[in-house]
Amino acid sequence: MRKPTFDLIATDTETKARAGIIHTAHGVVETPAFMPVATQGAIKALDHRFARSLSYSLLLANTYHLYLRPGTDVLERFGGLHRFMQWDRALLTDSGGFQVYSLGTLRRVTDDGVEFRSHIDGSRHLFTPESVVHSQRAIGADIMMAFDECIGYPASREQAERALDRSMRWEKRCYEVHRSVPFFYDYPQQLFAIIQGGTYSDLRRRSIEELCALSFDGFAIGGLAVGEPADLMYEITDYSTNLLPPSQPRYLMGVGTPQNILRSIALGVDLFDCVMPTRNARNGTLFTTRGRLNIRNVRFKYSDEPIDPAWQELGLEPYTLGYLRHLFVSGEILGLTIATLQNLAFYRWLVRTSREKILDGTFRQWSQSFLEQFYPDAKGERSIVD
RNA sequence: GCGGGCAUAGCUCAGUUGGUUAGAGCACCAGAUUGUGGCUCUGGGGGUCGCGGGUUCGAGUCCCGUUGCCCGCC
Repeated sequence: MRKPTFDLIATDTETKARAGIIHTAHGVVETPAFMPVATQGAIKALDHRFARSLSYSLLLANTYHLYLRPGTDVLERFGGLHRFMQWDRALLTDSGGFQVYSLGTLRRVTDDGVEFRSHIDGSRHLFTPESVVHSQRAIGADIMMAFDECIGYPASREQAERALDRSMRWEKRCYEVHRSVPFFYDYPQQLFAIIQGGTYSDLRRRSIEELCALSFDGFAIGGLAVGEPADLMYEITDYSTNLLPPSQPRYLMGVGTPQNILRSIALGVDLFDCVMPTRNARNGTLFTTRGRLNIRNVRFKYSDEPIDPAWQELGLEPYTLGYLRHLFVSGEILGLTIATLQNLAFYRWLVRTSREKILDGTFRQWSQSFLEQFYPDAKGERSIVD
């Protein structure tokens, strides 16, 4: 029997928000948590030491990318991704299911797995549930994700059901391989399942019931943030967390904006990842404790204000808006770094503060007023609870 | 002084044998970005075509003058 990998510390009384701890072979992760995306074993534009100094304890890397380059044989030779990239805290790898989905025409899905062509050199490859688990074992991920088939929005019920059937079969195969093999390195690795079913609640229910029958270490809610309206995303998330066992961590994949995250925390989600803070940083969009801004805007040209008034609390340097704008306009690489640092510091602050507020019972009030004040609703999103 | 060339958007330039509201790239301004192939993608503002005459139904395009810059030659 595996020992529990998740401790539920507290549950909010006004919302479904939770505070917990995920135990991994490379340290603990306090939840709610956000994972910076380090697809190829690197947070774009940032030295890992900054992720460490911002006290991030879990990064997301990607099986698809690492398999193609440098190749899992290389990672195996180096003793796993942790050693390869010199990161001694936890790593989670996405299985490649989503990448295969976003590859579009370069792929062919069969019952056995997915045939696809490399976006790098066009070469042909096959991913199966077994091969994907093997790759993630060689990468050495503390948390591995089951291989699923992600579909877009909108999708017909037939499409959603077919993808779900396949995902369930694939995930069971992942589980079987995982539980039948010894440690790849000298530490245990966990396997999370991914719930599918599109926007159809009965399919979501079926997905959860089938997956809960097996002893996965955690559950991800997949197939969301693929173009559906925000309200629908919350609805499916709400429905899913109602059915998921409280004793397991819930990971909402690919989400999201600060609004999305606070609202999903209120629905009982523990873990998030999203490219938004890092990708948007590189395109000049900053997330701060006072709201969102585009650093290229001319209104910042003469601003000698710090990028974020809470820079000290965030553990940042007081670089000014005017300076950062200059770096962006000039195409200086440092601009990408400072912007990425700001956004990741903010996201870290967002989930850390959420945790504190859950623990002292003021989460609902705090999150409501923070959103109203600095991240007012866009695109018709509704109130965080009810 | 003589000869030649060039003047079109902030910059570098395209503009057919004269023919609708003069274009591009860059720059500028704004927006997007949700399990990251792609410092990416979308939009927008901006020119009395050096100036003054002339020819013509019509001139950025042809003619004359003029100003400025560039290149040769004395």
